[in-house]
Amino acid sequence: MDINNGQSMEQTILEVAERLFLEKGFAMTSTTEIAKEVGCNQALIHYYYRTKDNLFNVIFEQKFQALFKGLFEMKSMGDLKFQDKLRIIIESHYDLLMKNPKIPTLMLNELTRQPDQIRILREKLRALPEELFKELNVDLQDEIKLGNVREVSLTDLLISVLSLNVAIFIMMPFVEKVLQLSEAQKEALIAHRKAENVEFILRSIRP
Amino acid sequence: MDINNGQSMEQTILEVAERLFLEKGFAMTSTTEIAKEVGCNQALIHYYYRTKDNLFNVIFEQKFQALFKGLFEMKSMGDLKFQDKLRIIIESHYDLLMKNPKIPTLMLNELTRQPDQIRILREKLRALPEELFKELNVDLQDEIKLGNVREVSLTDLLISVLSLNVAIFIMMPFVEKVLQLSEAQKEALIAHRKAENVEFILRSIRP
Amino acid sequence: MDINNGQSMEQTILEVAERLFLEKGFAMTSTTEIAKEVGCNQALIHYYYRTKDNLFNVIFEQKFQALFKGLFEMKSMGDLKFQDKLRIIIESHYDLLMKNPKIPTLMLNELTRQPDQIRILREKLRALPEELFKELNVDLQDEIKLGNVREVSLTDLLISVLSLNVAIFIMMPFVEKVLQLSEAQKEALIAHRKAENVEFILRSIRP
Amino acid sequence: MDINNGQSMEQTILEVAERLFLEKGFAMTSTTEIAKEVGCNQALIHYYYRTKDNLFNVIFEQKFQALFKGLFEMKSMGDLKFQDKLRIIIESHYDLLMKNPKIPTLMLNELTRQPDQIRILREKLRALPEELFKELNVDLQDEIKLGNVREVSLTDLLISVLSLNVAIFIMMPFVEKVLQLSEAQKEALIAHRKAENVEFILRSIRP
DNA sequence: TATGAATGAGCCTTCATTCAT
DNA sequence: AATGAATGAAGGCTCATTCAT
Repeated sequence: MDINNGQSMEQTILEVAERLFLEKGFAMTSTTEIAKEVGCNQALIHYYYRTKDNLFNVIFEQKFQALFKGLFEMKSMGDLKFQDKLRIIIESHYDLLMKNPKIPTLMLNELTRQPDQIRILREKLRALPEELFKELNVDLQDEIKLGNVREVSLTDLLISVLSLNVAIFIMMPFVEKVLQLSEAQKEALIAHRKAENVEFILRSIRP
Repeated sequence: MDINNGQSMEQTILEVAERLFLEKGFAMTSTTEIAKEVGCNQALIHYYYRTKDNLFNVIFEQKFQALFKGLFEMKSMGDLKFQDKLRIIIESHYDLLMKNPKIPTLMLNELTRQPDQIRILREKLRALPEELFKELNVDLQDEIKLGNVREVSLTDLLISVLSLNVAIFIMMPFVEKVLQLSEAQKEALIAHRKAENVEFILRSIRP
Repeated sequence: MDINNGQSMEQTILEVAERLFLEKGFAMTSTTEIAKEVGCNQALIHYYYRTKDNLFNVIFEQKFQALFKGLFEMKSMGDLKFQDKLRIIIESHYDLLMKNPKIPTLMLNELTRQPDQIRILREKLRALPEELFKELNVDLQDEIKLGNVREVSLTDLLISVLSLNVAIFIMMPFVEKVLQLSEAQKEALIAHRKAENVEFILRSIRP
Repeated sequence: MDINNGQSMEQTILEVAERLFLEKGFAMTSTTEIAKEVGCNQALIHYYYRTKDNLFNVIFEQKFQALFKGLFEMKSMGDLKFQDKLRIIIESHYDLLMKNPKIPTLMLNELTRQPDQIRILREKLRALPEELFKELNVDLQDEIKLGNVREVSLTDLLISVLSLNVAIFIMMPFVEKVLQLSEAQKEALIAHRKAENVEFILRSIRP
């Protein structure tokens, strides 16, 4: 009975489903399988979450929140130099992904599956801290004028950051297998790329 | 007969299946649906391709070939400067992706689905032109020694190239919808990022 | 509800399946057909028995048990004469087959179908009461030495018993139709052959 | 091209089909499989034999002929003693089965499948040499009157012969595996049972 | 809260068969 | 004589879902 350490079935289902959805994708994960791993009846999943779709959405929502929370919460970083702010952003973003390495893949898979989710994504992105962007943009333009940074748009800069950071985690499952990396090697690579990405971006914006 | 523009059913199936697999993923695409769009009996799909899995693999293989063909064919670029060689590689790779924009997503989705495919991937990658890499590496080390390029490994450099190039195409379906881009805007963005990626990379390796 | 006389669906499926497998063989009986006769959804069959193969195996196992139970339970028959023991064995075996007349055919059909089942058969046969055989053999050798029984191996003797007894039931479905026997005639024939087989065997072992 | 040693496809199909039907039964053998082993197109089977059912019937008919030919051809054996005639019949029948060991199983399986075949069986049996039976019966009655043979009907006697002879071949595929006999051992057993059956029968009819 | 029973829909696959060539 | 293409039907099986308890 205490298999779940006193956790409610409702919660256990959520956790098991999350793991399975991440491991195998939505379509390849059956409620039967979830139930089996949870150790409950198949019907219970529907009792709590009504449909498989809804169960997924609940999880997706949660993960989504977790992913963007860090970004949403970024506040002004005051008097720091633009380059230092950028460094912090890159590293924060990367750290966020390190804590949730499978989310990018999950999002890719499931936005493909449920194009409607994109609407939600759009709304979420609107909630990103606009002020931060403005502040950053001002800083960027200043640095450009001062000749400390090359001519580049903030958008392009952030796309590059996103690309470099996210791509690592999306590709990792395959890189890991193709190169047959040990767990330690894999973690070393991930850690190394964090520094590398920062280095890369900062150097790339020099005039 | 002319439904397929004179094409053979065998080929039409391939094309319809490719489109549907890309749009909806493997698991969410049924052979029934493929048959309906092709305008043939569902059994015909199995007549030509035996199993749904095999049908996918045929497509995967084709796309895979297309994707890597360009890279495999890259030959020594003679006396060009390292930076120029690098530029050519980035642009060639990007052009390749422009011609096959959905392949990265396809590969991600389906390597997740069939982890065994990774073995094939590994073998394919072994066939990459090793000499080119050696040549590039020699050039890179030379430039580093000459102080024209910062200390960086070829591997890290190529990971960055791959990340920047591929990430655009992976994210584009969503960016497109989230930002509600017109087709023209989308193409402009893609074209712009090509130049931007080259710029980023080349600047990032300066000492 | 009373379609099944209050029986559970699970049990009804078993009975209908058994009848159909016997009448038409495994391959020619579809789960759809079973479901139709049971009066339930086809999926229910898989709900209870997972696969058609497994459903058959459950039935096979049951019948197998029924068939061999009698033989397994045969204990030493103490001080009876060898001939009397033999008579009891022949009759017991025959009675067993009379109660389960279709089992031999079932076993033949399906051992052909699933050669792996033979492994199970072998293990089951190992569980036959070895002591009884030893006792019978001792008795047989004694009788042979005494000149009351001709030189014959217990194995050959039992093969003959098995052949005579089983063959009747295997052939009966056809004999019945070829000779167009009434039910009464058929039963008379079966009863008659019981006596005949005993007679036949006992006479055949005289010196 | 000479794969079939110049045999016509028509004939080759027949032979392959026969083997497969015998090995795996009608339902478990597909025309696709036959075609593959023959090395021809699937349609060719239908070109020559119209339907799978018909193909089977052609083979069944042939085998049936082969099986009963020996019996049909048995002629009066003149002045031989009844016991000697009986011995000859038992041995001939057994020899016939040795040449076509799988036919009994085939017939059992397929009479179950196609109960209509039984009609044909009945007609065939009518063609059995009635005179021979009459002659045998006369001889038997004479021997009984003379006290050389116990009171027994010719029918019962022949059923016992049929049972003993046929049962061996029906059971052999399983006996072979259960006892894990080598090919040599198997043949030895078959040869041994021939003598044993004769012995059994002849002894069993003594008064 | 939790479950066993039951179902309808759909999926992949196989098969025997037909037909034009 | 022989074949490739194409099909309708059926089969086994899985799945998400519902419902009475």
